[in-house]
Amino acid sequence: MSLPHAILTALLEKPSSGLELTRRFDRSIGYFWSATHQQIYRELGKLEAEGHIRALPSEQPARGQKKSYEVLPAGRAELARWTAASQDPKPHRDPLLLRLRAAAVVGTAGLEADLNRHLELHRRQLADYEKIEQRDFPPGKDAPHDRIRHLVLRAGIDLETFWTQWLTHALEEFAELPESGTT
Amino acid sequence: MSLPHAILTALLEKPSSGLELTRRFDRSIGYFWSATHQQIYRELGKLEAEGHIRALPSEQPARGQKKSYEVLPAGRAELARWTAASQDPKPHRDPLLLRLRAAAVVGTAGLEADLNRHLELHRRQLADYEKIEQRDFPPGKDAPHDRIRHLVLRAGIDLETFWTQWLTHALEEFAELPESGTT
DNA sequence: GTCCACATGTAACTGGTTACATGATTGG
DNA sequence: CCAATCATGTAACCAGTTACATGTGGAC
Repeated sequence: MSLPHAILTALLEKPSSGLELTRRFDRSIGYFWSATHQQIYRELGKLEAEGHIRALPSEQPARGQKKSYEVLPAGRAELARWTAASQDPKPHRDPLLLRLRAAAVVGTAGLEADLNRHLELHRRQLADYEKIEQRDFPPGKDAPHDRIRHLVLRAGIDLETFWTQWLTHALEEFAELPESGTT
Repeated sequence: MSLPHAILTALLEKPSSGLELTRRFDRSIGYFWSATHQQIYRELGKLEAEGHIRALPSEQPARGQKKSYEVLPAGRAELARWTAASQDPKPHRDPLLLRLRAAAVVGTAGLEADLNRHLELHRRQLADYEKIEQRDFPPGKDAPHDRIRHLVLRAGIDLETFWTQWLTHALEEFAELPESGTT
């Protein structure tokens, strides 16, 4: 049940329409909670029905017409409740590690190319994050809420750093491996 | 489409019944691809219907009766195909980072306790992994397929190490923060 | 006036979760 | 025989994905 709360957070940062939210999910928030526009519209409808957000009255609602939303006090309260509530960490799912484990059984043929591709993608993501860090968090002076945001960004940077290192190491190991199990 | 392939991998490592698989998912494979027994039974049915696995003939099929499966050549081929196929990394979803971002807006009240709890859980998981490493990968002599398994385990260890460090750092930051936004 | 980008939405499907049902086997 | 445990399964639900539908407004 995280998507509605991701949307509430985004709307508190800045009231937006569905499409604006979609774009913001593609950038900042989507780095750790992605969503498509279909999901977002569906969820906006639910949140409005529950009285957590409302459409800004200025805009008239029609199909091709922009509709912006803002968070109501009930929505903010719900977000605060959810943030403070204890949640168990969900079990992890990583297809790449699963594939590696499968490769240990059926052979590593063909995997190396995709490992290289993933390495490149993680390097690019890392470079993006580091650019954001330089732009938004110049050393020295963070306001309290900026320090929290910086902390979140650091998690992203460190995770991408981990993956680039791990993939590099994995590829080195692959290079040493005998050409096992071509099928 | 990863669960069937996780099951094929597990069955290739050792033919098993549904419940045995469930237990193995709770231990090793489930560390990066968890599944409940309901999912596993459903998927075993599909895999059998597709001709990827078959029930070992020795056991008679009945409701309270154990039924073991083994992988057929078609199943092994499918697993090899999937392992070698290029797959895009799925966008990441992390509720904890999302909550932190929400806390930057609605206040950090109540979050610290749960961060501590998560830290403890990650420490425990890390300790488990390290015990497995000592047991299964004593330094010096890995067979080729064991080196791949070791690589996967290293990913788990390094990820848990990252989380314990990051959470420790986050808690230090929280300690310095003014008691912002109690609601 | 036609095409394209913007913007909001519907519908069908897939995979994962939760709750419950059913039968077999074993220990007391 | 009764309870507990092993073992297999059904059903309902929910969240995320994919494909498609519909309307508006501006560029040419």
